[in-house]
Amino acid sequence: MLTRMAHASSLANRLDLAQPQRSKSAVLGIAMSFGRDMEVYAESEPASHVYKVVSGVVRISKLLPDGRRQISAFHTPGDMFGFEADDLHNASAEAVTPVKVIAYKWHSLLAAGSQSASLVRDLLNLTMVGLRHTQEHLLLLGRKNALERVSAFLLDMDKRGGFCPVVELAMPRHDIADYLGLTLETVSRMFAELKERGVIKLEGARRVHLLDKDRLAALGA
Amino acid sequence: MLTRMAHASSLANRLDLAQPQRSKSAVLGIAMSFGRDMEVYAESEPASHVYKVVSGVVRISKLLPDGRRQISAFHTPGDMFGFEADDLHNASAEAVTPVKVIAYKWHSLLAAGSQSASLVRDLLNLTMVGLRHTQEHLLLLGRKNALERVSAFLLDMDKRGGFCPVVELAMPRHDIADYLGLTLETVSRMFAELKERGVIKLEGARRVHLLDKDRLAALGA
DNA sequence: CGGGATATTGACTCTTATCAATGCCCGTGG
DNA sequence: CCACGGGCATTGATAAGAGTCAATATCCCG
Repeated sequence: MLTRMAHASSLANRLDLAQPQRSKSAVLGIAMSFGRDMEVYAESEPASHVYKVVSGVVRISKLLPDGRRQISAFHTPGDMFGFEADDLHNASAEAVTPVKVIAYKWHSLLAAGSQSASLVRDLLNLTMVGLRHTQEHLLLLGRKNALERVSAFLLDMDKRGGFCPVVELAMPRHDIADYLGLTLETVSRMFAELKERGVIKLEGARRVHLLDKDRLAALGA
Repeated sequence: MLTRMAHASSLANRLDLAQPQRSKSAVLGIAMSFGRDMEVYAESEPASHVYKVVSGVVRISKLLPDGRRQISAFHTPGDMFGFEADDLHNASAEAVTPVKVIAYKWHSLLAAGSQSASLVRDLLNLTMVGLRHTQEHLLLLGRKNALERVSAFLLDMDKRGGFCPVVELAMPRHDIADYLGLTLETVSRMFAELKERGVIKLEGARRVHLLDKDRLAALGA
């Protein structure tokens, strides 16, 4: 049981170093770049590859016919995304900032996996980590109020940034709103509220000083 | 690629038939029963097993310290649940109705998986299907209004019940509300609204006739 | 330095939550 | 078999939180 987490990060390394001539289970990825707001893949497009973020930030989102959008995740360097239960992507992936990724053919990963059981176990682990994150986000969307959502968001961004007291937000308010199930105006007001309470300090719209992480954590539930 | 879905259901069969003496990759499960509202496992309890529903309905939920609850899924016969990214369950599982399940040691599954790569691939597929469902639910919680949520819920229940025009709801209004991120009063009002519009007919609180599935689908988005 | 996109702030509305009263099943026991 | 009781569910009145629309303000980026 204790070995489960350990596997989660080893896949990225394995793929990093992969060279076709090295071993039977090696998988070669191809590097790709995307400009801001460019589409890595679209919803309902064939899901032939999975991706690893090298640099930049990627958002995964779904759209309703009338344009309402829900962002399910932001992916930062080291994250993998694009795993799908069937042959079509059921969400789209776009570059929030200029992005570099490595694309791996899903077919090749599975082929390599039939040689090495641990590679498939790594894929399983990555997917289970994604599921855990998504379930946590369900609780946020279903049961937390606006201030709690924004607080939780800032804490999450902080964690990804390595707990530095200054968080750089890669995305505009509109993306934050669509991630948190709010409007951009409400996100803005909650930032103002947190500023008011002395929990954060804003330096421009994108740079946030977390002055009191304990209080933020108390709010973020 | 087309083989991915096919694997999803084969795991259940493989486990059903499993007998320790039959093959190296067989996995033996143990049958368990739970009365209404009994706990199959609790949040933050060690995650030693995964489960398959034999009969009844199971709810997966997370609680906030102040008692707010979010149900992430209802599991019906044939579904498997209890997959976790780490060693502890990050949600609890409870019987909505009297329930029979088969419990499989996670450790045994992985051990069997090291012999048979396809078993781990089946587990991967089940997890990806769960992820897809959860992302769909994110869109519902983040961006749909009360009427759309209830309509989508009824359509989902209909699908599980095999598209029979009469849906039997196994769970009380409170559980529906906690699944849809609403209050039980709002769920009740939306049922009344759908009844008003001639889209459904109620026969007691738990039996719903879907009179116009097309209109329901238009609402459920 | 200027201009367009992005963000903030304000006034008002609307959906859903909250609080409260009533009604309806269903199972139980007389 | 019927009456009773207790959970569930429905319905109503009101309030609160977030959304909408609109007017600045600010920040980058060229």
